[in-house]
Amino acid sequence: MYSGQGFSLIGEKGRFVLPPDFRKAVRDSGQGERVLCLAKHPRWKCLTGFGLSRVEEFESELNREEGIALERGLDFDRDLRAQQLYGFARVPFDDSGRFVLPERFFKLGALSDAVFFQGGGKMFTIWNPAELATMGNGWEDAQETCADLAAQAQSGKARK
Amino acid sequence: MYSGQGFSLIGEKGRFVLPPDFRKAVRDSGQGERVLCLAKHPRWKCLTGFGLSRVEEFESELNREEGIALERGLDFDRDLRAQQLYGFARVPFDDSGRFVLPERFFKLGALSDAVFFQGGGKMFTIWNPAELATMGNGWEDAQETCADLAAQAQSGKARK
DNA sequence: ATATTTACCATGTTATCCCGCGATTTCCCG
DNA sequence: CGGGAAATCGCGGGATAACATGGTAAATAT
Repeated sequence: MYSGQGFSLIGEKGRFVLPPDFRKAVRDSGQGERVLCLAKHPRWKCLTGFGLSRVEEFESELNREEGIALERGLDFDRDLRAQQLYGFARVPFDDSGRFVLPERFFKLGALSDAVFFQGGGKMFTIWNPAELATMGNGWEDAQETCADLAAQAQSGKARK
Repeated sequence: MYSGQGFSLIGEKGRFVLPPDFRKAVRDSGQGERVLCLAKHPRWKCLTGFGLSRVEEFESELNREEGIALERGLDFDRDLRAQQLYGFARVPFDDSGRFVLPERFFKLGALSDAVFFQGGGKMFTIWNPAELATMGNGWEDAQETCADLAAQAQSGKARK
């Protein structure tokens, strides 16, 4: 389960830091392997992150959706849905949680040099703070927390 | 499992390169043998790729498709479908993932000089970017990613 | 025999992984 | 509630392995 929030500025080598809480959860999800799975969120302008164990649910998820479509007499393109699910990238991270975001994900998630992590249960979301700020009702606390963490990170940087 | 995306321009000797992630997965699937299995996708204008171990799942795949067709009251020619499945070609690739695409697959997949790889779980698909761009709903992410990777590959070529 | 293709090898380059130190936080005990 | 010790975390650098590319030799076909 992914809960809580986190924040990271891009480092000198173009790396972000996966916050400790998420780091542990993702690690456990992959039997100790430090691999972060990344995909574009289906509806929002952000990315989703999860550990490898989530992938094991995909086949049963496909079967479930196929069964529902069958009952309702709806079309279901299993191959298409599979490509959406399995479109995620495997990104390794080190003990400190640092990972390099593949270039294409900057566009897909509208990200630049600072990212906000928001826990969401089976997965978490990764935001550009500016993009998060444009979201409407129901996003107030996430926006507030993001601004807070951003200020913290900036002042930490300035102190040196 | 095949996940993520990849891109390749045709090289000086008419070869494409199988991206590292797919390369590893295909290799593992074939007990270390560097053999890529290729076939035409039954419904889309593209190719499908997979490793040798996928073949062991074909019988249960036939059963599954037959069951679905039955529930929907659709025709299902099992022999025809079996020939499609087992009609795949074995294409060897070298340590760097380079392989020559047999002539007929250029027609079957509408391919020319650049290909896009899209992970789909048990297999992956191989596209002509132009053909992928004509696909409708549900293909937006793949299309965007393809355009992005294409731009990257072009700029990488130009830099030399 | 020669031309063409295919597989393998060898090199330079880049990116990835890992180790160590310093700073910070957390937790426990006084 | 305050102080101290220990673990955790962040950050930079450096060694290592992976990758891409070009070339060479062998095999096949013409």
